[in-house]
Amino acid sequence: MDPSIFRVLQTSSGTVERTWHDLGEIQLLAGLTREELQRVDRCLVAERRKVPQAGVLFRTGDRFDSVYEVRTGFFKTVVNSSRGAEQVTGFQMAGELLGLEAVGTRRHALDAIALEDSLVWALRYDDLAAASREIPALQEQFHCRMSAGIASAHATMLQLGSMCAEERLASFLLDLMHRLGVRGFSPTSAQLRMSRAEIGSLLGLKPETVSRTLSKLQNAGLLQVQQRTITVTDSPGLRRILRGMA
Amino acid sequence: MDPSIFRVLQTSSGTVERTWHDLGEIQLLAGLTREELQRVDRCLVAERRKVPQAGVLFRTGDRFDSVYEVRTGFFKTVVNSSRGAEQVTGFQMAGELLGLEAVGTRRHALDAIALEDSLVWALRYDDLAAASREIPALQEQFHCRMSAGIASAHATMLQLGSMCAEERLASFLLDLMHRLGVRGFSPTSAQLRMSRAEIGSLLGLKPETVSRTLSKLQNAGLLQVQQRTITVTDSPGLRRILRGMA
DNA sequence: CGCGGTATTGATAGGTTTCAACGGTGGTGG
DNA sequence: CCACCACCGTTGAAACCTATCAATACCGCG
Repeated sequence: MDPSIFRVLQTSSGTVERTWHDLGEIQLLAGLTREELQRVDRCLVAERRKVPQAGVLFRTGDRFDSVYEVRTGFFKTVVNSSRGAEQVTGFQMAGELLGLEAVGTRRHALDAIALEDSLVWALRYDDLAAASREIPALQEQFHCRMSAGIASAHATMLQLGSMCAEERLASFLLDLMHRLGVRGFSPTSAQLRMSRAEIGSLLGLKPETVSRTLSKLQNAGLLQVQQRTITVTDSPGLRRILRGMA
Repeated sequence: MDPSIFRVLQTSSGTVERTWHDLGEIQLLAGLTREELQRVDRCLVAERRKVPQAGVLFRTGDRFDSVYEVRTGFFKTVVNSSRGAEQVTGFQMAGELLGLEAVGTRRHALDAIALEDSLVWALRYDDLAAASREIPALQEQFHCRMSAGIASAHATMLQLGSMCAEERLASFLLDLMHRLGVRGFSPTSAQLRMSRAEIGSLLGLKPETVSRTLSKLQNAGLLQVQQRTITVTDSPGLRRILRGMA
């Protein structure tokens, strides 16, 4: 291996040595060949960053220069209304990107806050854009991610606009469990990282309603709730709620 | 001018002659130099398409191959829930893009329906991707549009999740009037292309509630309603509602 | 001119929020 | 190590906003 492709990086927590090999960890670069990864490494500044629980990755109005891929941990994104109100617009876990909403304006349009101690990759957008001009597979990946961000936002709109509390919770839990399952965690049982208030905010409900609705679903035998531990015991039943066949 | 760059195109309504000059009409190509436009014309299939009122541009599940830029007219996008319910997720007018939600999956995830006789540019995605690898300005434009799509979806979530009916209408009208104003139409008076039901669907309200709320805003002296003609008479007043200082 | 879809308005019902009290949990400091 | 405190979650009762149901009015169109 050519030693010239080793890099010493200045990060917020000191200097780290890195090679193109490490970039293979980045989901956004999945599908790239070894050669492409090496090429990317030459032009893309990808910095590891640590965000403690309740820490801010970026805040509304911050200058945008990087997109972030979650390595480990859990984030929420929050939009702030002109009055004080906050609205959670999503939860992000390993492999998911943060900051895509800001590419157009070069200013972040929401807050990204860690719900547990987390690690992210910070990828300089300008480098990313340049690299994706060179490497079609990267361009495709990047476009897919933005596209997926749009599609999932529209799905959330559907939740918010035309579902009752029970349906919103069912749909939220199915989505969450699915995403956990894909990442190798149990698709039926999870330790929630967010409060009832945060779930409620995403779903357009008050914390009390979330609590009540979870109790109702529990009494219906669809899941078990113990504080922040949720176990889905009848996911077909949850799906049935979504199809209106409760 | 080099005559070789003239093109004869097969469109749904016959053959049309087109030159790189026509491409200058496309907002997505704004900011490109003459030379870049000529280059784009050589590799990008951009087809004009007509969509009559109530016509379908694409439907959920359709194969994705092009993104569409509205030339004239007015569209709505609709997501369908697993039960029959429909949710309008946005209205699109001249210069805005449709189909971006499908880049990732190559399948459309929503319906795009014309609310009046409309014209669109159909831009082959593969060509667009190739061209944006060649032309950084195009890449930037395209990324901006996707990014804006994400940001605006999050803004709609805020409406749906944490605003009352009056605030949702105020915010909707301000946004609509602003977008019309940018396009050279009156920013205070508009002929709505969509029904109360469609507005309601976007805002998570029933048509009756939309109607009632419009009447309330009218009685408050903020606007005037005559069927689908709406005139905003006090837009600071509307803004005040958004800031909770009604 | 009359029809059909759309908009308005009223009365009532229903789901969610609000207000409030209580219980549980985790963290901190004595 | 335990006690205390603050925060989060649960549950209840009443209020509120929006949905629903229904009747009427309005416009566009054939």
